Amino acid sequence: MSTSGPERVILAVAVPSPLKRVFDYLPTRETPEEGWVAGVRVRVPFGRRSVVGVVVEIRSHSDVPLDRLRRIETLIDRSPLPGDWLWLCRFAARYYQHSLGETLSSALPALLRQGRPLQARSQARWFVTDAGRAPNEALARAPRQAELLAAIAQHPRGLVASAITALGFNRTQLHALRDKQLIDCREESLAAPASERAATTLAEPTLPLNREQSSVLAELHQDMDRFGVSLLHGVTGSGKTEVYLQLIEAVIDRGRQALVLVPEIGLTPQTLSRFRKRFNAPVITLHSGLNDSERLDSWEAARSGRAAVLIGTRSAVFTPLARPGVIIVDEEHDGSFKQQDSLRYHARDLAIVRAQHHGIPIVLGSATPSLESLARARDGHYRHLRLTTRAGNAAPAALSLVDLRGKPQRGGLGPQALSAIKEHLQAGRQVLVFVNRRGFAPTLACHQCGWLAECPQCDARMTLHRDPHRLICHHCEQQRGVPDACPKCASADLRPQGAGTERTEEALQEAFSDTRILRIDRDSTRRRDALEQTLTEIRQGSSCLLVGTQMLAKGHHFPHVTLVVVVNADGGLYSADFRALEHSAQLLTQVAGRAGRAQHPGRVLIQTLHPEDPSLRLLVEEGYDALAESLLSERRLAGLPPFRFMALMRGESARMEAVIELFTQAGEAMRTWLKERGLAVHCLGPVPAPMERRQNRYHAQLLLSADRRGALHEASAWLDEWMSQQADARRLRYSIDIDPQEMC
DNA sequence: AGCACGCCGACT
DNA sequence: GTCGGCGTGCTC
Repeated sequence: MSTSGPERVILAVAVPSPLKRVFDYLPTRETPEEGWVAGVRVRVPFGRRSVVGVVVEIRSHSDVPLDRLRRIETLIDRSPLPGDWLWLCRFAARYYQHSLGETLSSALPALLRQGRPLQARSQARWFVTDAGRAPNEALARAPRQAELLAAIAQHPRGLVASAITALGFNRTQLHALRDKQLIDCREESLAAPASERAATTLAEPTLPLNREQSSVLAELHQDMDRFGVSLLHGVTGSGKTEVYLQLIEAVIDRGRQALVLVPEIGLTPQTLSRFRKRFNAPVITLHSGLNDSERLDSWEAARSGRAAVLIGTRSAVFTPLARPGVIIVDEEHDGSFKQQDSLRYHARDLAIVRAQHHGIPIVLGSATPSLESLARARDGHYRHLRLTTRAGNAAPAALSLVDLRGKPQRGGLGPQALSAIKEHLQAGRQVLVFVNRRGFAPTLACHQCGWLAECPQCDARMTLHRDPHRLICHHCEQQRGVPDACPKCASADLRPQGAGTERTEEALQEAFSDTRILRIDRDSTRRRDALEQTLTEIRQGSSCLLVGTQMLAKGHHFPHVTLVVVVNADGGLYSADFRALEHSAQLLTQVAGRAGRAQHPGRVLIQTLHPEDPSLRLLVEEGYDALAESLLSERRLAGLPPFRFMALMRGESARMEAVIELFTQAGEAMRTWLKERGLAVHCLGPVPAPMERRQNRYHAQLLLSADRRGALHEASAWLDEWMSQQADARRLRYSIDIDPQEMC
């Protein structure tokens, strides 16, 4: 088959394209045919454009005829991109059935993706020349230049540009002196000189640990040099962060780096400053607020080893590390670790394979671990470490269910909740009211004919908002004005149905007119720093009412809150998604954890229309761990994750029949193949998605499940390949999600 | 995905 | 007469 000569150098290049294969190229004219290594970036012609790809293999022949091969345009890197990074991208592309080229490209900082050369960052250091040291009159009419020259002369090692600007001089003066040859500059690499390493790791003393924390830390210290997963299962307020900090201290002392992954909402200035204050070593963050060059800096700091600690959200799992020592995934159950589009990876799961690759420990921390992690801890794959005591021996908050059936409501709050709020406010405390939806009311209804405000593009109700006064669909962002009369029967009796944060806020303001009420949701915190300002006000501790969505529940500490009211706990009870109850229990537990962290014991009131629901009762009476046990048994019986593995193919099109037809064929082909192959994989569907129509597009899905990962992968890879060969598949959007988190 | 080619409808 | 709709094919 091969038409190319045996001695020729062929470079297999992964290009940023959804095509799941690599493309062969010839070397550039300038580069010798020897000395190519995998992992270097190249610019190559691809179709009618030029793209940046990565050489992934050096071959001596190609299956493509030699005369059809094109030449690499330019070799960008002298040395290959980091090996650990390359390894992880290859693993992720294979595991999540994604194009390698796209995976590599998306895991690279934007500037590198665009082909910017990677060089060790350097800065110019200015020093005085011999001519500059000699007395001269050239500067008699340039006093500022003379001053600058004198300033530089005072520093025998020279001055860096930033220091010169800080002294109040500018570039023009600097360049004028250089043109007169009185000063000159040297480029100095910014890679941390060893001498700069601090004598002690700690900038701030460690906090004393309680007995549990000490024994957990001691266990973690035992296995610092080999791979192992520890589930740090600690109730809210039990001091997980202090354990992380002291573990990281040990890692830094050994000259290694720590990678800390946190949920999207958890990367707060407080978390960060707690890490920064503790260590005398560079702590670097990777978050959405960074611009492209800051991102490149962080990446380079991690790669070179200049950074000791890296804290970041999901995508930080792809940061290369020069000397990895430990990986920590905080709030490991959090949904934001799973990417929901393109490369649908789970950062926690990738972090685990990465730790295994490096042979280093990984710690998964949570007060409410995912059922996946709990199952692995129970079967002995993970070490299960528990922290059961709250700091300062604070009593755990007392949870109780409040039956809302037949009770009058104001803004979603029943009489019992209102009187409890009053009581706590009168005692000068803070109260947190948790509402699971933003906006004024989940919908608008006609009390004459039963009409509901529905989104014209989705199978969903439109949410009524007060400011601006509009109906907004939370699934497609579509907006419309609020009608004065029912569009169906012209009745003027239109009433908001149910309560969102805005309505609860309004009702509470009426009921407690003298009380300061702070609302925290996506709408109220849209302005930059708005959230920080509000949180600062809350921390001052004066009596107030906080109304908010899950934004309030995650990661923030409110020591002065003594009462938490959950307006409606029923969201997760009867959902189509088998994980809804798990997520809802995690959220309720997190919300409850906000109460009573200081000296005052907390109370949590959970309003419900299903006070007899066994799951809800188990959660309230025995806590998250007991409910998790029960959910695990159910999952085992039902053959659901974590006892079986899933892959979900989602499809969408402007016409429902288009998706269903193609997916029906796919399902049939899949089942036939599975039978022939003798693979123990179930193929279910196609079925319309729980919300069929979104933005006027129809969604359906095909589900694969297996008790072995290998079988699931073989099947989903085959399905993906089959789909790519269907001409009809081009007319709809589809994707395969390995280990899907949301079933919609 | 992106990009071009190619073939049929409504406009300056 | 052309601008542009999206079906189809290709990317070493």
